[in-house]
Amino acid sequence: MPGTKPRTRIQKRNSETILDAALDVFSRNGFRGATLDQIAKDAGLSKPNLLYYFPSKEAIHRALIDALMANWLDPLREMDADGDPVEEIVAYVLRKLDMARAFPRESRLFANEIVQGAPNIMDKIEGELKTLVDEKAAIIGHWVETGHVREIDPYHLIFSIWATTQHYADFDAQIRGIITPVEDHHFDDARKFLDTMYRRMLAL
Amino acid sequence: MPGTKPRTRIQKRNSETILDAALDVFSRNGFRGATLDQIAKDAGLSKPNLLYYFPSKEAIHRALIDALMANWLDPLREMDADGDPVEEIVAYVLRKLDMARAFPRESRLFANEIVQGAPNIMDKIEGELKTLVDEKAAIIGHWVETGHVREIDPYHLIFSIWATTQHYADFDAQIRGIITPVEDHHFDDARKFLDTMYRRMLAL
DNA sequence: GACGGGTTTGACCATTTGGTCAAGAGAACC
DNA sequence: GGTTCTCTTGACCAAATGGTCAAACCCGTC
Repeated sequence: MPGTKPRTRIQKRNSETILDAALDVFSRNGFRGATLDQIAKDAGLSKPNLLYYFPSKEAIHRALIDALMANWLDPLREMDADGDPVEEIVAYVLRKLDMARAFPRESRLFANEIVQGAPNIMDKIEGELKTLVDEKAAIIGHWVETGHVREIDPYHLIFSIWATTQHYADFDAQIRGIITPVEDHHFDDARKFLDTMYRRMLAL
Repeated sequence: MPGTKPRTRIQKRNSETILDAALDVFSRNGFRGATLDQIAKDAGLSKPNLLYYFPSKEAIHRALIDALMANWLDPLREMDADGDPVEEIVAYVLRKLDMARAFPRESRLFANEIVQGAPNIMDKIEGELKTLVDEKAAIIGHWVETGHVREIDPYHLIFSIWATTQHYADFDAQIRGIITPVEDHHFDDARKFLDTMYRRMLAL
């Protein structure tokens, strides 16, 4: 078994192939619904070969979750207390939407994890995530108090941003069943819609 | 095997017990992640007994999905073209939120189904649901044209309503990790938040 | 209390699944 | 060319899983 960090080229290539295939399978079927056989098939490797690179199914899942959590909160982190309040919040919304567009599988992986009660990341939610949200909610609260944005509950504002942006990745199948978009172009309409929506909600 | 409609009291009681347990298991684990053993255990019945009432795992799932779809669109159907535009839309939002609060498991069952590409309900999405949404989007579009609500994309407005309301059921675990609410009281805050948000977005 | 239906279950089965292992195939350095 | 370490896989295993079946158990009716 190779260590946690890929050392050779082959290890690097195969680890990436496996994680990419696993992301497909886990994000579509959830942890319990995913099978090593399916991941191996998608990756073009034999099942024992998978287990040469990762010690178990859970290890693959954990690797994906860890990689996801490393970047998932970046858009919110970038929100700057010293910037223009409405512009900062709207920019955050659009960054989050861009992420849903660029990484829909990651969004669905996260959604699956939360829907199932967040068994593997509750510690991160109650730790890192809560800390960050508390901090940013305080900033928004301050913007409200100083009259830079209209009166609003900062926590539910953040929840609404998560909901409306991730929805385009997580509920993609439903959206495509209703508006039958050409490729990703509906994301541009979503962008315009969310921009308008949050400006109206927040601007004085 | 009893027919599709329960005939005796025992059939009625046990069918309901099974479906209730199955809703728990399917909504938490998705179709592939759910097991008959788990459903049987939760229902307090033996596995062969489950299969006396339903011919297969898939049949149980289908029964749940069918029951869900029968009521899922009711809140939107009630939106009245002849009512006050802003009030109609806001009332729809609140009905949808109440549904998420009252039926979180159903919401998660639906979410699981969509995240997995809607394999069993794509026909209903492209049929019944699309028809209804097209109809209601036309009404909202008309309200926009006649100046009763501010300029907005009706389809994305509806998507945002689904996203923000179902989020409180589907991402419950995350929300509780961040705001640690007492019971369901955060739904009251959500109600106030969404009421404000949609009024600001739509009212002239 | 015997009858006949609906109801329940222990034992069983084939398949799938996560995971192991030993042996073989490659690559790389000497 | 040989040696050593990395990589790959066919064969295998135990447990879990969806599903079957015959026998037994209720339970109301005659």
